[in-house]
Amino acid sequence: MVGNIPIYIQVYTKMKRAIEEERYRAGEKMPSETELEKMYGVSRITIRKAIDLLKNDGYVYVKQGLGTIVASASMYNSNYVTSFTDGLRAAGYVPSAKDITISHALIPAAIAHAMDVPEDRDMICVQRLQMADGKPIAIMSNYILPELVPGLDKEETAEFISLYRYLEEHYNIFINTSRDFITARTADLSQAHLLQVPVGFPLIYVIRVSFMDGKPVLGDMVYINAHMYEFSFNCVGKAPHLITETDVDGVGPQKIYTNMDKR
Amino acid sequence: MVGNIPIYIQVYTKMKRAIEEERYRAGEKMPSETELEKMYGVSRITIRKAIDLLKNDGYVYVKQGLGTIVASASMYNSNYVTSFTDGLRAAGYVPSAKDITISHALIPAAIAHAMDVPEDRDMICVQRLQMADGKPIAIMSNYILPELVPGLDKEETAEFISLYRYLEEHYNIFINTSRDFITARTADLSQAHLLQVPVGFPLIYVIRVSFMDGKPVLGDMVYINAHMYEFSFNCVGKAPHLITETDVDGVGPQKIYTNMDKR
DNA sequence: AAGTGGTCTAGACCACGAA
DNA sequence: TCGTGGTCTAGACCACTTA
Repeated sequence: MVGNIPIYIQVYTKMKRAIEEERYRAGEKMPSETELEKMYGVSRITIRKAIDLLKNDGYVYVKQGLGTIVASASMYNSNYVTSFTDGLRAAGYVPSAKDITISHALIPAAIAHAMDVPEDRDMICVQRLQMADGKPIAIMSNYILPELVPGLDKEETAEFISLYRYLEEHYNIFINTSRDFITARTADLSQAHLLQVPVGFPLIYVIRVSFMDGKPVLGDMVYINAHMYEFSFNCVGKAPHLITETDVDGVGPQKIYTNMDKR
Repeated sequence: MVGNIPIYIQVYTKMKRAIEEERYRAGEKMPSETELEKMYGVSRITIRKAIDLLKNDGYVYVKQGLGTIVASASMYNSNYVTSFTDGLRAAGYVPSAKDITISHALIPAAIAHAMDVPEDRDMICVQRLQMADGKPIAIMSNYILPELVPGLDKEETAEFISLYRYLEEHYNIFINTSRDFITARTADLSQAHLLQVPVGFPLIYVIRVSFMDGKPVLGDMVYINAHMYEFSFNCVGKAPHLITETDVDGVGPQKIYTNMDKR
């Protein structure tokens, strides 16, 4: 093992690699946790953390009393934070940006609400036309709190393709949580023109709020050509909300928060 | 503590309750893990599992060297598996179903692909018009492997509102993982008629595959009135994909799977 | 320097599934 | 009954943040 990197990450990486190379095949059982302990020379809790990561990636599923079973490749997925640019790249597109503009603007109500910011708040607005393989795919508007990015409105605009990466490198802003609100719209005249589709064409409409350390720092409004793109999300496990008043002293019925919202 | 339920769930429930009742306020630090150990009389690893669950729910965020901080209420969310019906209910709608039909049908290509099933596979198809507060909100088609639900095609159809619950109670099928593919479409003539919207109206188009123990058992195709609904999803943390060939012996560059897909 | 969360160990007992 | 994963403990050292 290497000194620097946590052991469970190293074990996770090796096990993942083993699955990708089909040294363990889909549907087969992995070695038991006790065996894996011996194979890697680490304690069981470390093995379990590695398996947890594999579970999150959809590589394996686990059944008590039976074992850890390798999932089929079609189940590989994860819900980690990614930028749209990285998402495009991972989906097989070559991303680029066109017509980047930076300006001050009032925040749209939909974003203000999602970011928990007053509606008349002045924001830095970065707009661009996102290209994929040279074709327009999305109209993106990012709204940033001005105090976090001093001098950004005076920057050369041509140089950044990924806003996330730019914020990390120039302003030490590291997004570690995000929330997407996804629904559908149809293209109006200006959107249709920019995206080179007919008016009325279906678009995915996304409001995304990005957080650093629990505080909202970035709000995005994105219109995506629905024929070039789709989102995929995994849901794993049932919510542990089963405890009622009679089970645990002083704990009553729980509010349930889900991944669907009334509008 | 109660015997039956795992201690970390009990601790999690109590801490969650404390946050909801604002005994810990947004932005404030929670007691340190050592303090929580003493408060609840359990070991640190148990406290950490409880905090992990709170993190997944968006109730807290954690910074090494600083502490565990309570998030604002707007961040509460989770990506647990829920049925559409439960989702509607949690969003504040009163759900009901109309025009339920059960039939044998060939599986649509989009679902066959997502479920990893041959395209000419015979399936049980359950279709219904999903209502919310008495208004049509979605057209739902569920495709189930016939061998898993013997006799379903002969069932009384009026009785089930939530298919998930029906499968649990009658066929011992417990969905524990699902994956949604979300994009946008516009209403055609028949969809418009059913949903009582104009032709060309924006619809959220969802393909959902539901898994039990790693095996796909249910494929859904859903068209949702986009003006009545939106999906929300959380992404937490960066992917631990940073290990390259030079770091860990025998481990090369990693494929990256993300939550976005080329179409 | 002090306090926090992050990682890790060795060992224990329990709950579940299959033979 | 046996092997599996699920839960839990007590204790240790490290890495990071703040003062």
